[in-house]
Parts: sequence; C-alpha cells; structure tokens
Amino acid sequence: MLQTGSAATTREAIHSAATRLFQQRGFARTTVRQIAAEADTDPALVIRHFKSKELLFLETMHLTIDDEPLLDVPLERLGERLVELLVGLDGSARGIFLALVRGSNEPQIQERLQATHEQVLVRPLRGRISGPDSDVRARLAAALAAGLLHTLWVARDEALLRTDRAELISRYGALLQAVLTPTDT
Amino acid sequence: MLQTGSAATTREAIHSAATRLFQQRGFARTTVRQIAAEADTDPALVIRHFKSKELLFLETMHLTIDDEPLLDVPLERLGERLVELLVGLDGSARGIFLALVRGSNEPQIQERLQATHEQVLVRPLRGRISGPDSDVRARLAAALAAGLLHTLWVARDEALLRTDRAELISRYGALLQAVLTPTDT
DNA sequence: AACTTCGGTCAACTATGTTGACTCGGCTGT
DNA sequence: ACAGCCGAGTCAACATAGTTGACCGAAGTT
Repeated sequence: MLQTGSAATTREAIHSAATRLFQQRGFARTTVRQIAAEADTDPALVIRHFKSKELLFLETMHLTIDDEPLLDVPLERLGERLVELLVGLDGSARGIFLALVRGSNEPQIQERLQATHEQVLVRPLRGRISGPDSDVRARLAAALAAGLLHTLWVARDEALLRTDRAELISRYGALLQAVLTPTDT
Repeated sequence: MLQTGSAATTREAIHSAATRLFQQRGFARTTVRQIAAEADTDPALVIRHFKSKELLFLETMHLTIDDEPLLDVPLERLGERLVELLVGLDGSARGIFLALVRGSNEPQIQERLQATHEQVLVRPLRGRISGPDSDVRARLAAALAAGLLHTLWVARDEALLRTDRAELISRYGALLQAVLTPTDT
C-alpha cells in the first residue's frame, strides 16, 4: 500500500501470506486476491514479484524433514522411528504434503512432489541400508511410508486416525522394518 | 444442439464426455465448456442436468474393482494377488483415482475418496481375514496398498515404475501378506 | 386454437489469473 | 539544482471460468 516499500519487505509479506494460505486451503482454493489482501498489497504486485500463482506456490511449498532422528537410531529400529517421525509431523508439513498432492494436476507441482518423495523418503532410507537391492528396498519402504501419509491425510481413514499412536508406530514400524532389514529369504 | 432431444440422450452424452475428460485431465483442468463442446451441447445444459460441475464429477467418478480375484485365491496368496490386481488396473481406474486424489480439496470429493478407500481396499480385505484385530490389520494392509498406488501414480517413482512387475508383485505382496496373515512371534 | 411444458440457446453476472498503462517518490548524472 | 530515470505501487481492463435467468420453439394437452 505504502510507496515506502523496500521491495523485499513486500515480497516477504506476500511470501508468508501465501505460505499460510496455500498450506491451509491448498492451491485451487487460494486466490491471488486473498494472498494480496493478506499481505496488504495489490494482486498485480503478487504476480509482479512471483511471475504467476503457480511459481509462487512452488516457491513457498517446500517440504523437508529433519532426518537426524533416522540417523541416530539403531538399524533395527529404523522402521519404528520413521513411522514415529511421520505421525508426529506438524500441521505445516501436513499442509504442504496435501497441497502438493492435490495440486499435482499441474505438471510442475507434480515434479515437485516427485522430487520431494525422493528427497524426503527414498534418499534418507537408502542412506541407512545396504545390500545390492538397497535402492529397491528403500523405494518399497518409501511407498509404505507414503501409504501411511496418504491413508491418514488424503483418504482420512477415521479408524486409523483414532488408533493408538503407540500401536500404529509399533505395527506399521514392524512392516517397514521388514523391507528395510529383511530377516530371512 | 438438436431441439429433438430426449433429455436422457443429451444427459448421457454429457455424462460420457465428462467421464472421459475428468479421467484424462482431472477436475481442475476440465472446464464445463469443454464438456459441453465434447457432448455437442451448451454449457448451461450441463449445469441444468447436473446442478454443478462438482456434482457432475461425483456422478461420473466412481471407482470400483472386481474383487472376485481376491476371493478365489488361498489366503496365503492374498497379498500377492492384491498387488497383482492393483498394478494391473487399467487407465480408467488410474484416471479416476488420480482425479479423486487431486480433487480432494473439495470436501465432497474428499468424502468420495474416503468412501472409495473404504469400499475398494479396506472392506474386501477385512472380509477375507479373521482374528480380533482384523479391522486394524485390514486398514494397515489398505494403507500399504494405497501407498503403492500413491507412489506409482501420484508421486511417480520412476525407478519403481521401471521395476519388473513380477518382482514388485512378489516383494510388495509379501509385505502385504505380513499384515494380513502375521506369522506371529 | 390457446396454454403449458420441456429441451435448448443466448447473454450476462461474478470471480479469477494476468497484463498494461499510469502515478509517484526518490535517486542520479550533469 | 534540476531533468530524467527507475522502481514500487495503483488501477482498469482483459480472457476465461462456473453459473444463472430470460427467452425460443416445438410438441403435447385441454
């Protein structure tokens, strides 16, 4: 609104408004005009700064996890630890995950989701296991992990949502463990 | 276009055009005007017949699987058989699944996805297993199954997509089997 | 024959992403 | 110091979207 703007300030206001709105309402249900209003500026400025709504989305929706918890746990508890990590994720991570999944109609958002799956799930897991087929095993484990998020957050299996955290961690963790460190043949 | 319309004919034309377009391009990227053009009619008629784009979507996007293959297989092969079924699904099922997932920003579409998850995955699995915790086990197995679809279709793990079908069926099937018929410890 | 009904057409409304013309304040080069 | 430029902001407008309401014309009913 004020001409006094350091461009960076306005840009930051837009960035943080967009972050909040995209996380809460997703890509489709967030409008450029909402973002502008929230950042107390003009819709045209939003586009000026970020080229397009989609690029703004990509600039704000980065999903990462702190994978240290995966490193300092013994290999035999890796499965449990990952599930523990996943079900303990905060609303922000959930919002970004959902926004990416639901926005993946757009090719660039799909690419981001693909890369995120790789970086957040596949890579950390592959880094901790060994063996000739460690890549496939890491990917299968990542699929399990993604299945948990999909079921809890996207499909919203009410019964699983009500299930005791500890039980979920123990049972689903055991399944993950079976791919990560297969016992016999 | 033709004034001679039996309403049912036009409605059917719209229905089938919408089915194809929603499957191919998803909810957001399909416009009412496209559907109308495809059905050789007027956008206003599309709305007249189905009240709204979203209701038309819900009317057309029904995902079911033939679960007979799950019934006639011995219990010990249920996991493998389900994976076989899933990776063998045709483009139509894939299109509907993706459309539901990506459309799940809309509350009603989310509900449909939730119900579909329940009916297509949880229910058939729970029907075949027994035990006090068969419900949880069915839901965990459904999560695994959904994880496979999510990873192949939504996240598009290229490496897994290139993986040999038989190997995928055997390995992921074994994981599923571990929830369905736990070998106890 | 007049009226009603029903399928269809058309124009318009609102909302959305995006663009371009314009304003204005401060800085720069001379 | 002043003319000119530049960068930030404002505004109106465009194209496209879903949706609505007024109208039209044929066909059946009374």
